[in-house]
Amino acid sequence: MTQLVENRETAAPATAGELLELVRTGRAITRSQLRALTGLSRTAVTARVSSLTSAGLLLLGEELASTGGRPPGALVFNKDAGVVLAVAIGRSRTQLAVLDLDGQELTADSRDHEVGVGPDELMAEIVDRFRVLLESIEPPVLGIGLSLPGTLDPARGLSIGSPVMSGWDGVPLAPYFADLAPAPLFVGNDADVLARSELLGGAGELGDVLVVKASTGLGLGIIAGGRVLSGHLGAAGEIGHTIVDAAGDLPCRCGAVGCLETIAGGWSLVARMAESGHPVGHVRELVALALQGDSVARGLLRDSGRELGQVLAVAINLFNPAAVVIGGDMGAAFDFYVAGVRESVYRRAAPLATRDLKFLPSTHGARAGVVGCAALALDHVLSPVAVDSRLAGQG
Amino acid sequence: MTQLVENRETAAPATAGELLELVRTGRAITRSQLRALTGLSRTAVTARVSSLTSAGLLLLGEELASTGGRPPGALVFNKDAGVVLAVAIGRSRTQLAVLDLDGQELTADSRDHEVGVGPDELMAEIVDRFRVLLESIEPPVLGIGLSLPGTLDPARGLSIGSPVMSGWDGVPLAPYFADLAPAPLFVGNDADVLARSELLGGAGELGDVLVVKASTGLGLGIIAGGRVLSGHLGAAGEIGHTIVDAAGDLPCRCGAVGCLETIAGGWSLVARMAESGHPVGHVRELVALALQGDSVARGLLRDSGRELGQVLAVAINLFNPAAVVIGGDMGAAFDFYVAGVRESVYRRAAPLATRDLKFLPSTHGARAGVVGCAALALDHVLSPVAVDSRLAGQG
DNA sequence: TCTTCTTTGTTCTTGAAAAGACCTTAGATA
DNA sequence: TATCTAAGGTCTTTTCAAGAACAAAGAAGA
Repeated sequence: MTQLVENRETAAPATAGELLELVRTGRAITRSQLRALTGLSRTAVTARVSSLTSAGLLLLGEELASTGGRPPGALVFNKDAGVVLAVAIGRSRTQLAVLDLDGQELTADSRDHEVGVGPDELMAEIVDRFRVLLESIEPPVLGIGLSLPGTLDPARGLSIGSPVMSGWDGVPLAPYFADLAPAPLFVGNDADVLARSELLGGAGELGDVLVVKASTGLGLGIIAGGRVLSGHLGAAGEIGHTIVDAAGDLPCRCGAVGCLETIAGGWSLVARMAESGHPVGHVRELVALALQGDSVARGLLRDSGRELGQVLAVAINLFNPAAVVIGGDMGAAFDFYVAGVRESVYRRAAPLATRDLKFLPSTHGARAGVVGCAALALDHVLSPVAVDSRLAGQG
Repeated sequence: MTQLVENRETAAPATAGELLELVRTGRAITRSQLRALTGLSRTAVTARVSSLTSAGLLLLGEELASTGGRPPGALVFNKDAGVVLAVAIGRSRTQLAVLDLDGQELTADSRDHEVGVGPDELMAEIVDRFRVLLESIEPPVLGIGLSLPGTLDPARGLSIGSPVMSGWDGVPLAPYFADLAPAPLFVGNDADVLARSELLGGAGELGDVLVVKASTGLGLGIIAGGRVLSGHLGAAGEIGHTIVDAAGDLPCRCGAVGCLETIAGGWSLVARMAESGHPVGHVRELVALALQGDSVARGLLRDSGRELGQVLAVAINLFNPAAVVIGGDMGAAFDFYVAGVRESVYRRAAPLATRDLKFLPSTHGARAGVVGCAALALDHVLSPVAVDSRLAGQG
């Protein structure tokens, strides 16, 4: 007879961690708003807020404008109550950063390395660099976020299938950080982490979004209902190794033939650029040439976008996302790339699925990797359950 | 340093509704097991269980075998504490059923109708038939589940885009049931509902599954992390209207050209069957012929599976599901159909995505539609929050 | 066979925590 | 200036769950 609508904020009495989340995501800035959102009594809100302020997670800010009576005091999230470390490991480059609890970079570093470098060597250097970065940082390290290309096991904190990073599969990564900081490590796939960078701060408001990572390889991060999908074996989003007719028998770096990457991946564009007499060392150089006006580079990017769009159209029909975010190195040439993507998507996807569909550039551009790693760590470290257990632990 | 693993059953103290769910899904049958699973004290468990028993939702069953001391009394979910009504509306046929809280059919009915019948006429008849079915039923109606082909708005309880059911878009359906029973109505897409029928009882244990509805049209229900995905506009899973090269310029019933349905949908197989001199009235007849050994019908089903598999392969790469369930009318000829699907999928999907991948027939076969509608209603009606609020309301 | 142990389930006491009443603060409005 | 309204703090009451004590009922061992 009536529709059952599940619109209450929380089923159980809201905990301190949940109140922090409401403040952190901007849904509440006064105690009264917390009261209205949670249904808690004033005394309960007061008690939780004071436990959060005494733990340093909340600060009492300015007095706000009165709404007819005593003006409320603003509650502000203390973004400097801690930091997170972020490491985005790529095939040939690794980005590092220390970020505050809002996901703002405090210090950063990066390192180019040999393709095929092993975990012992690279991780040791990463830890050394973090030691330097942390010298001028006071707040405690609350978490570490790390991304790798390939399939990962987040529960065990290791790679379980990466054709790009040979020698990393099965190696637990947490021990490398043991002496650096007593903080938990969270690992994620590079495309998933890119997707998380788009979610940062929005707290899942985006809903359903596909995030393309178009770099040397092609990956897809899937956000459904505000959550990142990982699939049965953690291999969701493996868009680059879909077999497409246009790729014919071209051999892929994964060992198969006819993968989308062989005609649309960054590595194949670099190879084709060389064939046409314009050798470049990395996709990033190709993108730079395109931005400078090089017509060959622009054509290749557009072609790649077109091929990607063919597969993306199926993904759009499946997920009915609100937006498609284009990130990765090729995302830097957004206009050229998205033109090709759009062309295919609108031709092949269902009208209802493309109605209202937005194509957006990556919010954090070249920094999206580390920002996403930070978001991965922050999602866990600032989650209500984690906050509550930390409050309980500290008394 | 250490991995954060979120393995506790519930963040907040477990409510009566959560205890009921543990019993209902078979994870606990004694009070002690509830204690172990929730961390609640014996007194708290006792209090909640007695409120559930006095509400009639739990029954005290047999004494179980002793484990060294006093033998525990079994807790059994009272599947007869209420019933749900299920209506699966199809293009030309509607199935109705009354089911207990375990999803077992008590009584059922079905009705063939004209393609294009309007909501006023059909819903009136449905309600009339339910009135008859309910005559011999004592337990109260707790919820009503209804499915329609096309895109629905679950919050408002109406269709928002169905090319198959013309005249239904924008018509609120709850009012039709107002006089029948004071129970909430829940509406869902036919493919999503099919997916829910697979989840029934398992409580999301399946994890990540794709459920194909291969009937007159082609639909896909997506289960990710035990939850049904619906997408931004509720249009997720629109697999049938993906443009595929093999379809060329064939016109689709949706108005576009080149949709997958034009070569693999049930309606196109029926048309092709007629072209080859074997006219049939419905896909179900074609499937029946295939099961009787008709080679033309078998060939058409296999071709359809093959074409579907091409698109499904992309979906499998994207989702990395643990299993693909094949339901709908064509799913009744599982062996012939899945042979074609398998062929394409293993050729086009990535090895990691197809490793461990299972193809399963629909658990509930021809009854899956109504069972899924019941599952939709039961998911809401038996959810912890709904149970708790009902307990609170009744005192 | 009888005692003791173990596990289950209930009742009573105790303690923690949240709700609500009451009070103070402080700007808006007449 | 007086009064109203809203925000925030303090005290009391109520609720609810944990823990202790106790009863029940079978298992294990003397």
